[in-house]
Amino acid sequence: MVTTRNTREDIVAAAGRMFADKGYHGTSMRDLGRELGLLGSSLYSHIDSKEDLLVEVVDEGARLFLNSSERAIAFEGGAEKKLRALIAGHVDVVLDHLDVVRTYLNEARMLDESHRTRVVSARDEYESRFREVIQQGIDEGVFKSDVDPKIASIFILSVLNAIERWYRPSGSLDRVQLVERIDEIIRSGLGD
Amino acid sequence: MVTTRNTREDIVAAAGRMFADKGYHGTSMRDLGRELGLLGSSLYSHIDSKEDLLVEVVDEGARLFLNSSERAIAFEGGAEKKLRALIAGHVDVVLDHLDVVRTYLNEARMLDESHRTRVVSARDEYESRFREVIQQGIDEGVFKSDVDPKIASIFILSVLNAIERWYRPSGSLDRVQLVERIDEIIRSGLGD
DNA sequence: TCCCCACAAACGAACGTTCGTTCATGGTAG
DNA sequence: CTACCATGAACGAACGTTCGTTTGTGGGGA
Repeated sequence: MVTTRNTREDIVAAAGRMFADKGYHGTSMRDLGRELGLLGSSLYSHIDSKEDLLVEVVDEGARLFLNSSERAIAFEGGAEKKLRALIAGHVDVVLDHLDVVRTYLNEARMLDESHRTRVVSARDEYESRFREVIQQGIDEGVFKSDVDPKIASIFILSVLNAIERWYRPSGSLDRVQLVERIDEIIRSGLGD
Repeated sequence: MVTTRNTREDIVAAAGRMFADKGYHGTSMRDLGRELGLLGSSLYSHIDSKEDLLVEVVDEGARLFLNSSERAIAFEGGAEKKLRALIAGHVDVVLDHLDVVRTYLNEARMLDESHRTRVVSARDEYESRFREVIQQGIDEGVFKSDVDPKIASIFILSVLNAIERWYRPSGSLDRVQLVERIDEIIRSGLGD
């Protein structure tokens, strides 16, 4: 018995994969069915609509990042350690859930307004965790006092979110080295 | 006489706008026609296919960045000045051609393989301009010798390409300040 | 100056296909 | 036996595109 039935989670996972690759509007329900060895119509035994799938994948992305940031902030130590934990956590989320993250970053804007608004809020909250830790570092005197936490967090997240676009696990950088490189340039940018 | 007829360029420009907003697959020819006060079918008096529009917009994006980088490299002065010119040029392209750039960055992957390959080559060439200037800076002794030009250029372009995602001209940063902030953090990251 | 023609641009119907989704039906695992 | 799940036909809408036709405009000959 090699074949197992498909669960709802299988479908959400496959949707994440295909939305990441072809985009939400570039993926049809028949495409998605084929990926799972089903007809497109069969998916409706498990879900109510295509958009529900996007909502689910994008929400998972938001949740992963927020959870990661909570663990990082609870970290013992000063702002420098916390920021490093935020960065390492972000990299882990990106590399461990690449499809979800790509869909979260690139396809969330295809959601209707109410869902999109919720996602934007989650993203703002996540970014504010970076801002707060940077501000904390300034207050502690470990980061330069003329750093703008808002701009700095935007730049840091720019680098972190772009990983999805270029990083290949088969390349010459493993994930520890990747975090190291990012932490390096960020500390030299913030450091006093 | 308030109404003018639409030219092919009007259509390409509107396509850039709509592809940037809704994505290539999220934009129908009827949507695009409506934007111009036309029926979808009327567009075919000017163009041969929807994909041609995407090719045209994306190619324009590639060309804008390559041209900008050529002007920057021809700049008098050392690597530090050239890198600054590359950065300022990139920011100018992003802010002056936001729709084209967003389509170039986010929708190029929807092209068929042959067109996509060409775009990837152009992107690689553009990135190599950054790599070379950074290497030059290392050779000149103005950048730290342990900097990896490949990684550094990826990080720099991550920040530059993300501008499209957050920058609003109505915000508190004007473009000169934006370039200044980016140049600042990058020099502190590369500087000896 | 006027007319008329040529031409590009836009129309609107229609084509074949694909879209997301529904539904009655059949099979299979527990 | 009974849920559950997958099927495959079918739906109406929307897709990209084609086609024959109409519209408006600018230029050249009478």
